[in-house]
Amino acid sequence: MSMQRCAPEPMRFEGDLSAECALFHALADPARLRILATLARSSAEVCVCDLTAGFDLNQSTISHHLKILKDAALVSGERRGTWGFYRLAPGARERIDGALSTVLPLALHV
Amino acid sequence: MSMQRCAPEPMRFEGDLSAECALFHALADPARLRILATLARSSAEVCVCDLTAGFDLNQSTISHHLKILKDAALVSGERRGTWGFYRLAPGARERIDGALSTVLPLALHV
DNA sequence: GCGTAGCATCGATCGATGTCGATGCAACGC
DNA sequence: GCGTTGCATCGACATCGATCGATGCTACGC
Repeated sequence: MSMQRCAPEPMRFEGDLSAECALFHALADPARLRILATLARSSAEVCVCDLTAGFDLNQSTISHHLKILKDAALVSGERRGTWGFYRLAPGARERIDGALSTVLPLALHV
Repeated sequence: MSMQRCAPEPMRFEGDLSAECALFHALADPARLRILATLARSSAEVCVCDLTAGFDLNQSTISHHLKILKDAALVSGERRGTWGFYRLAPGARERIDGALSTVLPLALHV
């Protein structure tokens, strides 16, 4: 007889989750979450100078976080003249929902 | 006349997002995402020995990540005899969805 | 053209954390 | 009781990343 196991054979997940990990990583910072929450609640685009003034962080730090959010395609930025404007990227919420569904499918073991 | 502004006054988000940040932080690691994806696709609890065997990571590293996931209340663990068993925590998906809705409300600027 | 303002980028620092080996601890079998 | 097995914990190390000051760059006003 075969050796007794501790549990039924598990099914390993073999897929690639690097894209989902990158998304969650962009969300795993308090400053970036506050920026996102601010952008999501603004009816229009937000100027970088207002973000810099509203957060207790250096201007370069805000710019750094904005770049990370932009690279993650969670926000979109535009330069007009001297000022920079950012807004929530269209479909940002849907992309995160999709990543979450990849990791934790809603259709559970039926 | 008042000094011209770059944009309409933004509304800063003043809420506390530390809980949401902690959740996303627990998700921002490839090993933890794979563990979660494996648990989510298993019809029953999964033994730690199977996780250790299935991932190219040291046993202590797997145990470390399981503790982080457990502290984040994303998984629940139980020790029975020599073996340890983990499963996806009930309501894990709903908690993440709730955190996401806190940051990015579905009811956008109407 | 020149100075200034607003934002991005660079370099450096330092705390956070993923990883591993070693050790500790509890349960099981002999 | 003793050795073994499975998992957690500890200590150490290396890397990553958040933060800041300094600098660069572009646009604007004079």
